[in-house]
Parts: sequence; C-alpha cells; structure tokens
Amino acid sequence: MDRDAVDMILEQWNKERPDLDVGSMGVLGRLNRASRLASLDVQKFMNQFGLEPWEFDVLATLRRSAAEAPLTPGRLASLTMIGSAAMTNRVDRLVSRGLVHRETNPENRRQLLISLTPEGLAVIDEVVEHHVENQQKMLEGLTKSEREQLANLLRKFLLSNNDGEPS
Amino acid sequence: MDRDAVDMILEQWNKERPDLDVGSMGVLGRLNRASRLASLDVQKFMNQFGLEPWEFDVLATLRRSAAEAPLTPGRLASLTMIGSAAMTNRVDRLVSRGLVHRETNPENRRQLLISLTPEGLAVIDEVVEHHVENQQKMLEGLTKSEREQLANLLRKFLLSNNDGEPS
DNA sequence: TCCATACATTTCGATATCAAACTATTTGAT
DNA sequence: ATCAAATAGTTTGATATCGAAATGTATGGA
Repeated sequence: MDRDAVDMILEQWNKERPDLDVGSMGVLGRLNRASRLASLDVQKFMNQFGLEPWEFDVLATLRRSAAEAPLTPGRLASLTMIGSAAMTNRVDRLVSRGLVHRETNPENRRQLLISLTPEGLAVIDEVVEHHVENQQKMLEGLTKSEREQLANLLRKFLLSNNDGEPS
Repeated sequence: MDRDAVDMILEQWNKERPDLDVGSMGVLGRLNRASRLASLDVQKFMNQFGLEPWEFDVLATLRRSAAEAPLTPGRLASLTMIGSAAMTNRVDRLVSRGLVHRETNPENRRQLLISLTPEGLAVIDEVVEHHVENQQKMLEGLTKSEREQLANLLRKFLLSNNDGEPS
C-alpha cells in the first residue's frame, strides 16, 4: 500500500513528539481530507449542470421526501444540517430560479411549505441520476466489498457518536 | 448492526427512485456526516482551550514542520488547504495574539517567514496532547482493528482520487 | 375575550472564506 | 544593464454561514 499525505504528517509528529499516540489522527485526518476531496468533486460536477451543491442538496431533500412533502423551511434546514437563517436565503434563490414553490400553510400560518415546481422536479430527477454515476466513479478505486466495509465502519462511527438522526 | 440516518435516506431514495443504485451514496453520505460530526466535536473541544480550530490548524502545522520551519504564508496556506488571502487574515490574528512571528525573509524579500513564538509553542505543545486524547475518545466505538481498517480504506480512497500531497 | 407564552421564520450583525486585482520583489532573456 | 514575466503576499469586493434579536402567528388558561 502506497503512502498518502496523512502518513507524512504522522511521521512528522512522530519525529517531533514521539510521546504522542497519533493513530487516531490518522483516521480522523483522512476522514477530513476524504470528505473535502469528495465535496470538491461534487462541486465541480454540479457546476457542469449549472447547480451549486447547496441547490442540489435542497432539491434532493425535497425529492426524496416526496412521501412527506411539502416540507417547512425549518425541517429542510435540519435535514440539510444548516441553520434556519441560511435556509431562508437558499429558498429565496431557488424560488427566484423557479425551482421551488414557497406558500404559507393554510392550516398553520406560522409555517411555510416548500415544494418542488415541475421545473425543479425535472432538474433533480435528471441530475441525481448523473450524480450517483459520478459517485460510483469516485469509489472505483475500492472493490465492492471494500466499499461495503467502509460504509459499515462509518455507520458504526456515526452511531457510536450519536449522529443526530433527523427527528 | 443498527440503522443510521443515511440508511433512512437511502430507503427514501429506493422508494422514490428504485431505478437508481445508491450504494455509493451510502459511502459518501456517511463520509460527509462523519467528517462534519468530528469537526463539530473538535470545535467544541478547542473552544475549551480558548482556540478556534483554524488557530489550532496553523499552530499544529508549524509545530510538526519544525524540521523545515519557518514556513511562508503560501506554504502554510497550501498545507492547511485554504487560499492565501485567508492565510493573511489568520496570520494577522495569530500575530496579534502573540502566538506566531511574521518577518520578511532577508534572502528573498518577497517572502515572509512565519514561526511560533515561545508562547505559541507552549500552547500547541499543551493542546495537541489533549487533542489526540480527545480524538481517541471519538474513536472508542471502534476496535483497534476496525480503526486500522478504516484508516486503510480511507487512504486507498484518497490515493485513488489523487489527493494532492503537499508538494 | 384577552394576554402570556410558545413557535416558525426572517432580519441583522459579525465572521471566514474565495477569486481577482494590486503591490513589491526577483528572475531571466536579450 | 534593462525590462518583461513570474512569484509572493496583501487588499478588495462578494458570498454564505451562524447566533441572536425581531416579527408575525397560534395556543391555552383565566
């Protein structure tokens, strides 16, 4: 197995601070870098479709939640793990692009209901297809069995650290 | 094995778009969530020491690079994976906190050399010790063997996607 | 009915980032 | 030696985010 950037960092620490056990840093450092790398790839990919990653995020969340849609801004915010203030901004722009609808809930006028327009539905249904293909390409360096191992280890990590499931 | 938030998302996709193979989304989605979770933990941890994560990042990079220090802002920026403009800002504030030194390189006056002050050295040497302990806690849910597997799988992912090693 | 309280969302102020423009210095070709 | 191109860092302007305060709406008890 070849060495990566994190191996070098750990080696530097071992030279400077041999008293530290940096094994965990090897895991969490790579977790960070891998996530960043994947995000950059997604960014480049989405831009080819004229979308920002956050736009894809919102549209995809609405699309896959069709069974419980329409969603409120608050629920959308918690599902996409951003604050409600940021979601106001996102919805604003998606509305002005004609991809989502924002209407007050007649049954509770404190709430707004956000739903995909026909245009938004068409966009997300098209893009998500290419998106999963692109994700498969990103993981081509791993065998099917390795991908499953990785998913299982990450799931275990998430569960053991109380990853907040969307309530 | 218990189910996590990503399992639910994949299930939603399977209901709405059974034609899509979302296996890879299971890997990359968890990668994102895990990285985010770890970052939030680090943020909370660092705040207990009166540091922001970005401050720790810069100090740690300088500390572990002692053999090749002092570093220029540009090199620091590339090692910490941010733009040079952001590094100008970071160094400004670390200087004003008295944790690093900024001086022009007499041998090439285009460059600046950034180095830890004695105070900065004391801070990072203290904090990094607790930091690795905290990281170990985060990974307590995995066995030693699982942690190694995870590191190896992530390394393979990084290498197969040309993770830019710091030149 | 009225009002205090709770809730959902938006607005505001502050922060950190990036890309592009700008300044200063060095290098290299003539 | 001179000047154009390359390099290093900073400044500027725009963007997205967050937490806290503000706005508007609903609920429940007196």
